[in-house]
Amino acid sequence: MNNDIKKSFIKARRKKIGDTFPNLNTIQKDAVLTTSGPLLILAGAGSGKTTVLTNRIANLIRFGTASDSDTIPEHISKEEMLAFVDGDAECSDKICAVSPVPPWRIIAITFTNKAADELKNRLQSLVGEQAEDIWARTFHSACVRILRRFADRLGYPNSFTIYDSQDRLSVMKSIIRELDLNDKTFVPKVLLAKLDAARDELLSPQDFKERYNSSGDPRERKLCEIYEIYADRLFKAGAMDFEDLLYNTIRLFKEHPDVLSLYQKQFLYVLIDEYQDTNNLQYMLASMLAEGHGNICVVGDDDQSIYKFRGATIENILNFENQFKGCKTIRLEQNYRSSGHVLAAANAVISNNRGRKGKTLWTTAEEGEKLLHYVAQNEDDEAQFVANKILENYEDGGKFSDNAILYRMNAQSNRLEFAMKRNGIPYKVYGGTKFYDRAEIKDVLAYLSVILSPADDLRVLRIINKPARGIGKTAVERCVEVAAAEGKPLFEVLKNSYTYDELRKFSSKIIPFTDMIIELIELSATLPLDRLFEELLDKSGYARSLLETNTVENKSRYENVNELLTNIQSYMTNSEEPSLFGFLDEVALYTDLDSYDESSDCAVMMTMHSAKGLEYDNVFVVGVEESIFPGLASIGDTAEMEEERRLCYVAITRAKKKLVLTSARQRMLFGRTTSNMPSRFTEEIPSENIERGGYLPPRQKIEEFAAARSFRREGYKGPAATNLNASSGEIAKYSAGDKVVHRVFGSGVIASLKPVGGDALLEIIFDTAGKKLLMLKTAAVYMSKE
DNA sequence: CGCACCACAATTTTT
DNA sequence: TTGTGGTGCG
Repeated sequence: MNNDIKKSFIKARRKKIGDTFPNLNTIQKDAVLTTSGPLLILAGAGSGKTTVLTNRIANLIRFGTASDSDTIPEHISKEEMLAFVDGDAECSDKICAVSPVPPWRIIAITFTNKAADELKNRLQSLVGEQAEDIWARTFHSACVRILRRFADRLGYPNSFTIYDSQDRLSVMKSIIRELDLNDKTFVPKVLLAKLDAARDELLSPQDFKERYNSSGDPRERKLCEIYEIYADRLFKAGAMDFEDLLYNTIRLFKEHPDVLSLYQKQFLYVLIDEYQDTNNLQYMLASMLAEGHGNICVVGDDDQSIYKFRGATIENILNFENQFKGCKTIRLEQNYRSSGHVLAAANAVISNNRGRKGKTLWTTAEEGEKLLHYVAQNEDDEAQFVANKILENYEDGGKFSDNAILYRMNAQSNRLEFAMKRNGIPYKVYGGTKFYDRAEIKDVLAYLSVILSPADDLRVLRIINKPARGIGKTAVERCVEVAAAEGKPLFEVLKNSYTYDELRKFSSKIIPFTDMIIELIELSATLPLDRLFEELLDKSGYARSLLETNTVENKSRYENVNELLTNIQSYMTNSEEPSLFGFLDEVALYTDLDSYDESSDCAVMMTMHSAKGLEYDNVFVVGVEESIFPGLASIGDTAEMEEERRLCYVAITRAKKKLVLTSARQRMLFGRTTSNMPSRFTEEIPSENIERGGYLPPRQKIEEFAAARSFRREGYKGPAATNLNASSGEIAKYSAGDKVVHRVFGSGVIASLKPVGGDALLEIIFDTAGKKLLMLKTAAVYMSKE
């Protein structure tokens, strides 16, 4: 009897807690009320994933595990239970809460600052000021926060600086120069990507050496050396690049279990957004943190994985269920964003991909307008067409800011900009030169970095003669040589330059510089940040140098520097404990999209990649042509093509009401006139959902083209065309012990094969990539038998 | 030391 | 076509 009361109490409790989230649908509610253990939320585009994430956190904070636990707090009497079950009282914290979770024990990780801010804002409105204590951060800023506390355990100063992609590029270039290597064979960017890949596999320079130093390829052996020097240089400079932030956090956790256990104990709940875009390190970070209490919730959409080229492994989301045992999976498939036609088009396009979890979005929204595919004569016609449509939308009472133009590459934005200008349409381009990438901003920020960390040679070199103070190239070279010979930071040598015979003659120029820096360092201890910055501009002579020569460029540079001052001041008012490195952290982890301003009424232009997570009433996707979108490099490569298609899916699902795709019969690209067929993606949209107009190539030509394409595919490719629906046959094809070649991981041997509900889990030992767990249906697309 | 000129390359880029 | 980066000269 007693048990019956308890049971009905527990049931009523879940129901009533659910009722406190009246705006959620049943499935969303299920996700919100699931509090314990691993949870995978497959959230289609526009399905309200941020709502689910934030409400789930709100539920944890208010009711703890009550919604799906059997626990009944002892202080609740039988009478209270009965009254609760029968009555229509709302659930009070006293009756319904079971160990509510303190906000600081929840970590919610996103990829962009923008997403983190949105999360914070929405949490703020749900749970009030408690939201402040939730760790709602990006991967990188979470790592920074941890490392600011414990970097010394790895031998770094806790005041380490962060190198951005430009910084690391110049480090790499100087290494290549010093090793006397050819930058055609050793392309700096490629090398950096390789170092990222190495660290993604958690390989230290030593590990890397062990693996590749015996390699027959001399370039690989050289790479070992380069990695070692690169790592050493950053370490000595007390600097970390973006990848280091993740890599070192993992290392910290591995080498110092006490630190790991501190955070494991702290974080009762770990939530990860955009899980499909995580790389191996991010996966490790998430799972290490979650190991403490086993409560990990990831949200993602395998169909929106578009960052493979940056190291994201779609396998993370595809394998989540295998990696976290007892995982519950919830699919959010109801779309609240787009009209029926838009959604149908998105579904149709993405269904051409093989390696997916499989999801079909649906909506109760109206059909809306059919999509439009317009084939322009050339890129100017295309741009003008878009401009006209935007004006039409505006005249219909919309705002300019309801319109977004998306393209595959930034180079495409130019003609569109002209068209906007010509037609008097206010617009903004995202992803151009970022504020913090401007030279003058980097200069003054370098001063701030040096104040904080004078051992940062790279930054010292940047400012040593900016503005010109007579320290010439030879002087700098000599000093660098001495510093290298002495094994000391450059700044140390500069400071004592008069003690070195070979440097004495430069000393008269150098000492005023070092004195100035030392003075600024002293000032930094007492002055507030904005005052320090003003002193810096003055004492360094930087401001003066900009004002001296009165050119348009210098004027805008001066304005930019002043804007930075404004940024510093707003940082100071927004931060609880403003500090120099707090500000520099924020700047280092800042991206262009963060300055995204919705308030001004401008049409926006950006790449499809940058558009992820955003939505607009009217979306224009331009340059929808073979060899632009899909790009040339992806044609003939199934995996790449699927990524392009996912990008297309992302682009389509940005639209709430109207979607226009455009292609041009002829276009000037890179100074050459080319003519491309309309993209295959336009053909993948059913005719009932799309209107086709403009200078379409004759139907016959399109068919011929498609036929030629598929012929080529049949001709070139073996296993990629396998039909995955014939899964049993697919499974039969492989067995343990088979040698396979994987497009991404290279060759390997199947160690085991376990059938799992119509699919199979493969364990493959790859020669270079090590052991991987892969789902057969997915892997088969990328893999063939040797 | 700074500027001008030429060669070169050009997916996408959450931090 | 456009932007960038390296080189060489004034």
